[in-house]
Amino acid sequence: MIRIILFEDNPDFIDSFQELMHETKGMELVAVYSNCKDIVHVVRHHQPDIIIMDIDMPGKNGLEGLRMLRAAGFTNLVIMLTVFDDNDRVFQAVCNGASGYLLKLSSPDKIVEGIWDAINGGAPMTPSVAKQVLKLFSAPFQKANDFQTLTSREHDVLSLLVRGFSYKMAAVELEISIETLRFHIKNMYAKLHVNSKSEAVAKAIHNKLLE
Amino acid sequence: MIRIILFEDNPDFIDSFQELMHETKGMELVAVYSNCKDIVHVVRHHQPDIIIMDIDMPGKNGLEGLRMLRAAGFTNLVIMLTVFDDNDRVFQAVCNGASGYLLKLSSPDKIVEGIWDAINGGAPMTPSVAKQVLKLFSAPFQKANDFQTLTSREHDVLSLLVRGFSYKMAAVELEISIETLRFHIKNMYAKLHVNSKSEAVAKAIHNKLLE
DNA sequence: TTATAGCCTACATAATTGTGTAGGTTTTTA
DNA sequence: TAAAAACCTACACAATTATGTAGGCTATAA
Repeated sequence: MIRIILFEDNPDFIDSFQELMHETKGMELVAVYSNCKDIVHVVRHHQPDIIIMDIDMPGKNGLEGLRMLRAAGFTNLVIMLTVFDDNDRVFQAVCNGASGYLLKLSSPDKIVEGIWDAINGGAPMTPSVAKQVLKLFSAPFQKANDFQTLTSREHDVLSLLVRGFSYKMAAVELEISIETLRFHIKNMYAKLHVNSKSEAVAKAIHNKLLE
Repeated sequence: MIRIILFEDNPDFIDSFQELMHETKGMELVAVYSNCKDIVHVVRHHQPDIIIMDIDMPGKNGLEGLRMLRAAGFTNLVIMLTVFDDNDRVFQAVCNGASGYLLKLSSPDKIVEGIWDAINGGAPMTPSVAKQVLKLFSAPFQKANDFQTLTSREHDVLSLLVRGFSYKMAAVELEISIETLRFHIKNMYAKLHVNSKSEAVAKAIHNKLLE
């Protein structure tokens, strides 16, 4: 039995969602709140399996509620609801730890399907949001031309700088002299068109993300 | 008419995919290649709307082909195919600019649906990959506690450092003395638990992503 | 009123980074 | 064989960053 909390201020949607939950086997709507100002206490109390959260609510909007919940360390599944396929807002929700999102105007089937999707380890999204997430996610890798010109050693050096190594530490790590390290660094900066370690590090991270 | 190129070495899949394309209105399979070593020339020649690419192929695997294509500046839609729901591999494909991916064992309906999905601006993925993408994507935002302790001014300073400003430049920009700037920097480094500009910059980028 | 927090500024000095110059070795390619 | 690429090392010195210490002002909360 999937325990669900709904945060939503629109009475029509609340009604229809309650009906839907009545008709859906395996799901139980344990509580409905019209705002999320006490979300942390609510979730601690009800221990839901999944939270359905309207993005637009008076007072604290769904995004803020989501942030509060995550900041408090709760990892419950949270599906965001919105009327519009507003990529920016939804995207921000995703960035703040949403488990997925659904359009309010989706058919009841789609809504139930989205919930099961999330429960089963998925991340329900509309195609356009999925694409935006992927596009942003992969974009840094597509500016990697400067990095492709780095020699193996230059790449080694940069990797250590990104990890916070000082020159001295990096030279010890690579078993080369600090003079050699500076030699590589100078060449690398020229290739990357930067003038300082922090610029090189910034550029590297933007382009590698997972370093 | 959607023009499709297939890169795939498995004869069975090629056959079934060709049949599927025969039966599907609006889609035309213009070419099939069993490896992607000449992908750049192939795509330049055929100008496909979408490429279906097997991840595992002898010689250059699909990932490498995808990288070559993106490195050459082509932005065609690319859906990756795999037998297994191998998150790491698919995830890497997504990071390198794939438009989505499909399981080879998907039903013909799902495959066609995935292609339409991508053509219509979506990013077909299985639920588990979607969740991994979202999880990794949102993770940095969940380690933002150190940044929440920064004062407004410290935040200003950090933003400029991230953008490559030197101390002198940042002081001019904020209209403060370099002494003041160093004061803020010292406090900020203590809060962020870093010891150098590049470490602060690295930490900031990992935690803000979109700066 | 006092304490706290945040911002501003300066000085002194040490440490680190950045740049130019020079020389050498090994491997690969034309 | 000569040239190019990559890696190694050193010196000299300039520029920037990092750290400790000190003093002051304003706004806010207790």
